[in-house]
Amino acid sequence: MKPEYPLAHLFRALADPTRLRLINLMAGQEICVCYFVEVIDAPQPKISRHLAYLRKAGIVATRREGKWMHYRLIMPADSHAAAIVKTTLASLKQDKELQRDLQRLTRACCGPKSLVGLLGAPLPKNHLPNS
Amino acid sequence: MKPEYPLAHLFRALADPTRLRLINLMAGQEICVCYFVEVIDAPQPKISRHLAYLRKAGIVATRREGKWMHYRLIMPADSHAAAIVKTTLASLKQDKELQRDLQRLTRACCGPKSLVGLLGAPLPKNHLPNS
DNA sequence: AAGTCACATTCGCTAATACGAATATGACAA
DNA sequence: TTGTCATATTCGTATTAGCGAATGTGACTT
Repeated sequence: MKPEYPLAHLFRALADPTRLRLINLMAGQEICVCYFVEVIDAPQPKISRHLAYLRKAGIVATRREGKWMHYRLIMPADSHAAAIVKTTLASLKQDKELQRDLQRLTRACCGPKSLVGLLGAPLPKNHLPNS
Repeated sequence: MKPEYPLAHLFRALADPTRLRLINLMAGQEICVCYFVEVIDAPQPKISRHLAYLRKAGIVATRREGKWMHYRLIMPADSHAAAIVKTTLASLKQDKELQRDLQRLTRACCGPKSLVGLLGAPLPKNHLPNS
């Protein structure tokens, strides 16, 4: 991870499809790790590593609630970086596949019958990524 | 190079410090390769490879003029991608180090006495990256 | 305490990336 | 044609990123 220009770090964080899916799921909502695993349908360590990457890049924050960890987007302090994140979210929202991710998220946490193994898991809470 | 989401390609292209320097130098001007080599002060194959990367990523175009190759930025057709490139340019413009690059570019091509070895090289031409 | 659940980290391994050095290409000059 | 200049590509290698599998950790339950 070269430290040269701050934007380069952000771009590296955004340059992976799994991380883009995670970011898309966090748009507007604080999400529990278990839902990421359910929706993305990938091994839990893979999800956890990508979330750690995003955390080190400074674009997500965490909140612990007992056994559960919630992740949420945070806007970078730098205005240009923040603008890039916002534009990225807007672009992801238009992607068909990523829209399906959001549908699966709705089904997993708020649908008529939640998926097995997730009963009792904390629901996502709406939040506004600062500004 | 994973083909998943179009934005991921763009982010990979923008995730390298040398490529950010090249992009910064091309902001508003069509530039000859020899000036890149002079200003960045890196081996010519390195410059050439990064320019090829940007070309494959679809954010620069080339124009041949005899022995010289000119590179210029082109805005991606996708509006979100274009917005990201523009924000990136605005951010790079504020970086001290990258401002020095632009100063060296001015000295190399338009200063009182151009650097040795570049006499006769074609001057950059102003152009507007579409829209 | 021991067990379990949710999540994080470590350990090889493979694949992609970036690099310097050398070489190739394409355009012009003599 | 031969040579030279500007640029591109290839080659071998070092570094890095992403992955599955296994293991570690911290919080709650019993």
